[in-house]
Amino acid sequence: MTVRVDPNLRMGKRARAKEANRRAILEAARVVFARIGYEATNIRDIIRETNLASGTFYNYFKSKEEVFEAISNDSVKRFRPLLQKVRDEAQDLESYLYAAFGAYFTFLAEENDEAIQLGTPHMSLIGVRVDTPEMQTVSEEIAADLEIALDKIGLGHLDIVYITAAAIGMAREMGDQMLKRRPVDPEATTKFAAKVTLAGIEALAKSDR
Amino acid sequence: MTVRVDPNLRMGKRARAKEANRRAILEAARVVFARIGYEATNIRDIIRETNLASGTFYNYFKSKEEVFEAISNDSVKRFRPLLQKVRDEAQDLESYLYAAFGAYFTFLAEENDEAIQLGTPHMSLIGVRVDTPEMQTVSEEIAADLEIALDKIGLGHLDIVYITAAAIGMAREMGDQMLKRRPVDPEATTKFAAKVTLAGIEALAKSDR
DNA sequence: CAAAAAGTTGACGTGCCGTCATCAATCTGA
DNA sequence: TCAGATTGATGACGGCACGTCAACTTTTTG
Repeated sequence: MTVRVDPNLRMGKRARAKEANRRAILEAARVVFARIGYEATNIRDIIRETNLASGTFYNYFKSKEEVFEAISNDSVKRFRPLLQKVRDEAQDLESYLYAAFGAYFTFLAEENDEAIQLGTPHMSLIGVRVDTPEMQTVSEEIAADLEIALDKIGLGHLDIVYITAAAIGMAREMGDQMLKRRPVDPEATTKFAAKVTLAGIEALAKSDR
Repeated sequence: MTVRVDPNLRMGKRARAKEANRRAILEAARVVFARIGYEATNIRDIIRETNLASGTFYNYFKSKEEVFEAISNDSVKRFRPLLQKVRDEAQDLESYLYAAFGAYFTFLAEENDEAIQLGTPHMSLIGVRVDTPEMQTVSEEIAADLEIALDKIGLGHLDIVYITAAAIGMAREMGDQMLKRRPVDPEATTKFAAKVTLAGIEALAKSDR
């Protein structure tokens, strides 16, 4: 008789427990941050929400900040493949902008879906915004994408860094607003942001010529 | 003989001491945040930087977060009159956008001037971003201004909240980038942001018609 | 000038911090 | 299969920052 092995059993018991603990801490942190706010939360609050001992926390994270970063990075990690797909499939600047904003706003809506249903404050509105290196990387990827797309149409001389900053700033701030609306409508938000960005780039191109 | 009274002497000794203490705490906080970072700073660090006793801190602020808010609000308080002037003098949407972005980027550059000279990290890059009620108010003022300006040219039906969010998002993110560049060039940044926003609004108007 | 009010001070009890010696569970390899 | 080695969880502990408060000093009031 052949035995099918659950991939999770591939790892030893030890490794699985480690992953489970890490996950438990992150999940507990999510819950507590939402319940009493990030600033008010201390490490004991987080660990009390799990059934681990206080010392165990430090086997996984150095601080509350590091937990927050890990949560953010998890999001970024899930988002990057979506952006990769956008990059691979986009034909030109316009389609890239629509697809990229679309990916972001849709992702944001989905990430916050549960919180939206419950009416609890969502992560992005918890009141803290950290810029992790992971996020920096995504910025740079977008800048590189834009550079390629702009080069193709002879606009490589535009200020890519500022254009990227403008697009990301729009996405962030509009994303927050989007989450406050009912129903949450990523498509409309996408059209709006993409139109503005595209028109902005065209205007820059015209005045720079 | 008439006696000219220094306005600062108008208040009793007590009231002057209070203001001085408050200021001392805020200034100390600025220094310490810049030196060791916001997260790492604790209340004792701040008051050790003054020559007040630990208990005195609590006569002025409840927490480190409240100090940070007060610092932010001080900035906002200084910025609002500038925006008021912009509002009073702007003739139309275009002049409003140029003046408003100009006011913001210039203000940001000046606020961070000292830090830029010293090469120390500036407040806005300390890594935390809080949205205080004061800032919310400024958002709403800008939204109201835009609504008036857009109404005048028959574009009152556009999504003012999203336009405001887009403009503010651009300003924030581009502002951060601006501060990283040498020389810091608020004028160029202003032109860039105003052009993009204006073209964006025109594009929205066209597609919505 | 004396009584009242305001405000500062730093010592104190409390609770969170991060560490670490101990122990239990898992893994290794013979 | 088992014994020794390794990994990692545990929670008690010393240290430190927290926020409070009774005592004290300075200013204001009448």
